[in-house]
Amino acid sequence: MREAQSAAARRYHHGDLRRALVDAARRLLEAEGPSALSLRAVAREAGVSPAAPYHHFKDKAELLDAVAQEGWDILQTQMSEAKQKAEGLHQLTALGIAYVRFARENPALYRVMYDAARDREALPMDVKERDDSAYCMVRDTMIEHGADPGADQDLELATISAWCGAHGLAEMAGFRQFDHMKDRLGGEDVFVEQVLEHMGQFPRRKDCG
Amino acid sequence: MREAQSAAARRYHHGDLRRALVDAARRLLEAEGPSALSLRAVAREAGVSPAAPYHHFKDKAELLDAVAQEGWDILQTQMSEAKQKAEGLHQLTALGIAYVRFARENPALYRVMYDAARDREALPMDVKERDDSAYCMVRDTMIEHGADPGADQDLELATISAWCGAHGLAEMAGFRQFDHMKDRLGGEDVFVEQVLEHMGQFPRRKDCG
DNA sequence: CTCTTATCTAAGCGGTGTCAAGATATCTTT
DNA sequence: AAAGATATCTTGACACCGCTTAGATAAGAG
Repeated sequence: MREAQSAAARRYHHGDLRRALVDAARRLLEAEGPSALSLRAVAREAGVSPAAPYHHFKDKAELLDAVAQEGWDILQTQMSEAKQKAEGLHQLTALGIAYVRFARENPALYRVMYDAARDREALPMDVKERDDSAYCMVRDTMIEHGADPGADQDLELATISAWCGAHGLAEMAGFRQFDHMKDRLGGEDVFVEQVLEHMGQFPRRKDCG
Repeated sequence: MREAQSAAARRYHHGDLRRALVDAARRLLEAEGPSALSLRAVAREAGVSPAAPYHHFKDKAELLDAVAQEGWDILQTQMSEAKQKAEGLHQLTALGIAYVRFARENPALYRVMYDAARDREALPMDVKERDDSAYCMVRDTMIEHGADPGADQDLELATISAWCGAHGLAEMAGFRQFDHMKDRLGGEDVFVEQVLEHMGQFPRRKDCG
């Protein structure tokens, strides 16, 4: 047995089992979905006994936290890249598109990320507090494109509402009820873009175009 | 044993075990949270054997679906009431406030509702398709207050973006990162209201008030 | 080379979702 | 009312789960 493992993985002392466990978890998550992500399955995938993970994580939640953290890191990277590629006013929308795209391309991972957040009733500090965090990136982009940095309260509220909109859309975008709309617009990507662009301007009135 | 049960519940043939199971599930959900909501615990709470539920529900997911459905019904009722109590332009915000309030007052139930939705990648038909559904209520309210009912596509996109914003806020509003903002504004209720009102108008620019 | 510590395994606890078989109550038909 | 059919519930079991304890083994320190 254990043919599939590297020499390092085969040893009694693994080398970096923590790393291997997180990788195994992400592999399982992608292949089988969140419901298949049991501690025992992860240990199996990594080729160790069911109790081994407890030497590296306090409990299952802590393993999932580590997986979630990697998800947030990737998301922040992709948002940053998207902003750099975009120009002018479109940068804000580009951030939203990158956010939703990540969620749609990694639905299981995104679910783990927010399951953890809901449990601890908070986003990871990396995401909300750090200067180069995704949240701050959204806020700063708003400032760069005309939001008043002096209007502290308004700015924060606007940032929150943007984040909420993106998260809501990330979860809704996969729902089948919107298939008709996606088809009409030419795919889910366009759908997402259109909803994001409508977010700053509903309800659109007859008298304002 | 079984002292706590009614005469109807005590009988071998229960009378309406299906009803009793859903009630038991909601009781457990409120008291212990979503993680305590096992089929066996529900059966225990209802005073029947662990296998009894299988005569009324195909599996655990189907029980949770029934619980979720009751949640959606309550939510729709509360949104409808909120709209009737409000006046003019404020009706749309009132719908959002009612939505988020429901989610914040029934966090476990709200979670069950969206867990089910995520699993089947769709909102219940009751919520999205029926003429008196919550979704249609939002759309109709937009029309009543000036949205162009002819602009089919815009109207649908605006409705979706509103729904996404409300859902996103419902999930974020409990996060501790926003405590500071809630305090500054005078409580979570005001916070929610303010974020909702910002949703139609970000990014707020220096040059437009 | 020994001792200590970190890491892993083995075995087991109580819990879970689910199913098959059997018991019991209600309904239907006569 | 009796008999058979059907719906409902229980018992017992299986495989899996998270987690703990105790013991085996490897790596590093002295």
